[in-house]
Amino acid sequence: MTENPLDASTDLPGAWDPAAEEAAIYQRWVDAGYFTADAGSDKPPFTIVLPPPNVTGSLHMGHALNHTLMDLMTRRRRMQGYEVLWLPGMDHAGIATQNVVERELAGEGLSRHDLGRERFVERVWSWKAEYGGKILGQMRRLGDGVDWTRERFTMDENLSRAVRTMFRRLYDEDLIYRAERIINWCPRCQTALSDIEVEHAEDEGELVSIRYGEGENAVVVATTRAETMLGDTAVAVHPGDERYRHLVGTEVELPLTGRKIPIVADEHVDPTFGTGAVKVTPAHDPNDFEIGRRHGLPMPAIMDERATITAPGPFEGLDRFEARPAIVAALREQGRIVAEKRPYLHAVGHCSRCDTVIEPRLSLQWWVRVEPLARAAGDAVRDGRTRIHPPELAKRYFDWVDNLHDWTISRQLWWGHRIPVWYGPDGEVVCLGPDDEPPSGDGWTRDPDVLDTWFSSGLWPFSTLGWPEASKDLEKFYPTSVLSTGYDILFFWVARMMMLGLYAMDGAQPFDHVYLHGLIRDANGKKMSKSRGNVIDPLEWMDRYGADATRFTLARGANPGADMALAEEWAAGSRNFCTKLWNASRFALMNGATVAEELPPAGELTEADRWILGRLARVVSEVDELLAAYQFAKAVDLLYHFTWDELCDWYLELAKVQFSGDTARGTRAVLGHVLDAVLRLLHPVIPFITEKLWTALTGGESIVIAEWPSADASYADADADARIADVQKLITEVRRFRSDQGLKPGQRVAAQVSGAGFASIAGHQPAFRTLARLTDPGDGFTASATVEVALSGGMAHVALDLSGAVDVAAERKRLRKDLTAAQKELKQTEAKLGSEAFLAKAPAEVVDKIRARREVATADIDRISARLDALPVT
RNA sequence: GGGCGCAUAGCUCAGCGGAAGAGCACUUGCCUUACAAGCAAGGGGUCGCAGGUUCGAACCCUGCUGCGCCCACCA
Repeated sequence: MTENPLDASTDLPGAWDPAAEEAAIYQRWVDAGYFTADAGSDKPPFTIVLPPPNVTGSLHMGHALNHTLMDLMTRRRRMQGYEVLWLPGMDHAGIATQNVVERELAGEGLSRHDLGRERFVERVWSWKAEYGGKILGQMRRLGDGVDWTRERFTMDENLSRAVRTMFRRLYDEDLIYRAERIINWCPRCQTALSDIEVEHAEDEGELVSIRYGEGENAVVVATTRAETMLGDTAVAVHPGDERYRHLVGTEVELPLTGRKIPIVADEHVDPTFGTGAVKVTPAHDPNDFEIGRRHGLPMPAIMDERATITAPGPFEGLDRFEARPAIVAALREQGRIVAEKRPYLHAVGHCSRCDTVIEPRLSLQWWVRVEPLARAAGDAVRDGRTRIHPPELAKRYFDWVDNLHDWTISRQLWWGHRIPVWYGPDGEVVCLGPDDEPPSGDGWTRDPDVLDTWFSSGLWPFSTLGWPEASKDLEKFYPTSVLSTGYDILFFWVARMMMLGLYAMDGAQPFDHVYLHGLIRDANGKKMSKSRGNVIDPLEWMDRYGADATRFTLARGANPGADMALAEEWAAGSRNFCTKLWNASRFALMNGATVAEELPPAGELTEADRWILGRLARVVSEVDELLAAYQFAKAVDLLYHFTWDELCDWYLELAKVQFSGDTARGTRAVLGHVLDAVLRLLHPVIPFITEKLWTALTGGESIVIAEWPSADASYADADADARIADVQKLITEVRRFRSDQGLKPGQRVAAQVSGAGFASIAGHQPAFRTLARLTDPGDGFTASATVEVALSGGMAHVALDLSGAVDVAAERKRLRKDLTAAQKELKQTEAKLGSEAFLAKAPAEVVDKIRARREVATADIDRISARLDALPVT
């Protein structure tokens, strides 16, 4: 590559260097206040609250995708004249953060109990100050146009007030209650978990069938959790089950314990499964708990919070997984094991944080009565106040929201919002609002538990805007416009925000639209995971290809609700696109492209000018339509092809010709105009490079505050479009011929053009000759080969002087290929037109189209055959 | 166990009733004065299988096969 002397005429260096420029550009935007929203503005609002990443989190590809899309939406709306608020922040992430800090303490040989509650919480805060929120810095790297003046944290004073206010309101309306029930207990985290914090996995276990009782009264029950038999207080059978009818009401002896337990009849039991008899452990199984409740059974707990057996006897003190084989062995010794199935695959719940097997456990916890809230959340989507994109996923939302169990919200942790309830010495229970004084006097204690992290995240769309105060932000920016997130968390987070938002805001939905993107996968479509070792770090891509290329790749793959596969080549391709845009801009600037208020009148422009302006107008309106439908991938792809294929490959090449002569002025104006629009259209996706190029091209302050292009169809000209299409076709056909003939690009060939089809585009002769690398026929011109091309106005004949050096074999090959294609076409069209049914039932325009195709094919066959016949034999 | 989705060029995916598309990869020729991170030309697909509806099906319906995801208190 040699230095181009023209470079001196532009301020742009020879190549775009993202590493050197991005950070400074971003800082300039922030300093200028472009991302700071004004609640007092008259502009219509456009609001997105960032799904708050965990304090412990760092940017992965899923974030990078979601952030790119949110940034795309907000940047575009800002350019369209909206008052945009994109609010950033973080989630305190109860269990996750507590685990991180506890692990750190463990490294010092300490547990949280060594510090005590207060000092431990202080320790978490200082951890947060030092290591938390790494992801916020990474967001700058990506270019996120968020309003840093409104950054929030779920444990901020204001947000904590919101939590306490909400708790109190729900409590007062009996939507929060305290009850002893079976909960999901993580013996490692030592806390209750909600259903969504439990992940089911197929585990290998052992199904053992145990005989309870003796002789005629014996029943056989099956279990995968033999250790729980120590807590059995009944055996249940289906009331209609003839096999056991005589036993209902009697008692059997529970092995190893000597206890007698009743046989009860309960509808829940499936008589077709196993032996049709079920052991009932009310304190350690949710179903058994319900059976126990219905039959008034005792509910002894036989394990403590570490899942250690507490039932007195030989197994006391054993861990549940030690007790299980020990108990099976003891039963076997007594001859009570009548069958064993191993391995036995069954679904087992695991803690989503630490993967420990969940132990269902009877426990006193706080709950949210979900039913009325969930109904409202479902209705908001059903009646269209909130729309889900893509709509297919709405069904999943309903499935979830319509089948919710009550929500366990208390957690036996220290890091989080403490439950605002005090218990008095005489059993009083007092729930305090944020401004209430704790009760005085002896014997009062505060509930030690904290709230589920998702309780505060559920308030995010309005707590961040100042709720419960009637703030200006809340008035201006609520309901938010779009919530963007992966479909994997549609249920637990979106549904919770819907429930709590509708409740707190008197029925106003927290967002008008929910956009759900897919998951990022590797190049082979596999889920990215650390264990597979196929994780791609967006920061590495940004280092290597720049933030713009990373964003472009992600946006280009973002089809609604569909997963996307990523490989490094994709990022390289996006980087190449940025380079292309860079060079096209340099070219424009070198040639004096200008951006003026007004373009010259159509009469002063060439057909190529009017063609590209018409194309631009259509692209603008198509991009608008696609983005309105959340079709990010298609919008970006359209811009990619318009920029590369049409603007660079065709218009720029045509412009080179137009720069000489009296068309130069118009060309400079049109090139500047189109490039300006393209940069603005691309800015939401690739903000950095477009900022650099646009300011260089226009001298404007910043593209961030430039206007979004509008579709100006006034230059659209169907005749110009048709003629440019003819020119393109003619050039391509000649190039094809040249390539077949093995002509080097540098080898110019004398040519003479004729034919009715050519007449209408004769004005494009200079462009045609330059792009097809042809010269004028000089003295002594001898046609030795002819290219024939069907154009809209008829045939064009290009006679070429190859000085007799025609490769006849190549020519024959090419003609034969064309002939085969034409023959196939003729066969297809004739088959259709020969069908009475087709002629009778197909719409007239379809029939006409097929007829036209048949005529073209017929003419092609005649023409190509004649040419083949005329070819000299070799 | 229930529900949903996907099977189209070597790979990743668009297209979803009227002539098979893109990116990457591949072949050939080019440093043609914006760009070799490029230009030009080209090869490559009985649209998973079997039926059905239709004048016409990659596209609609049914079944099958193979993947994937979500939900789940059958021991």
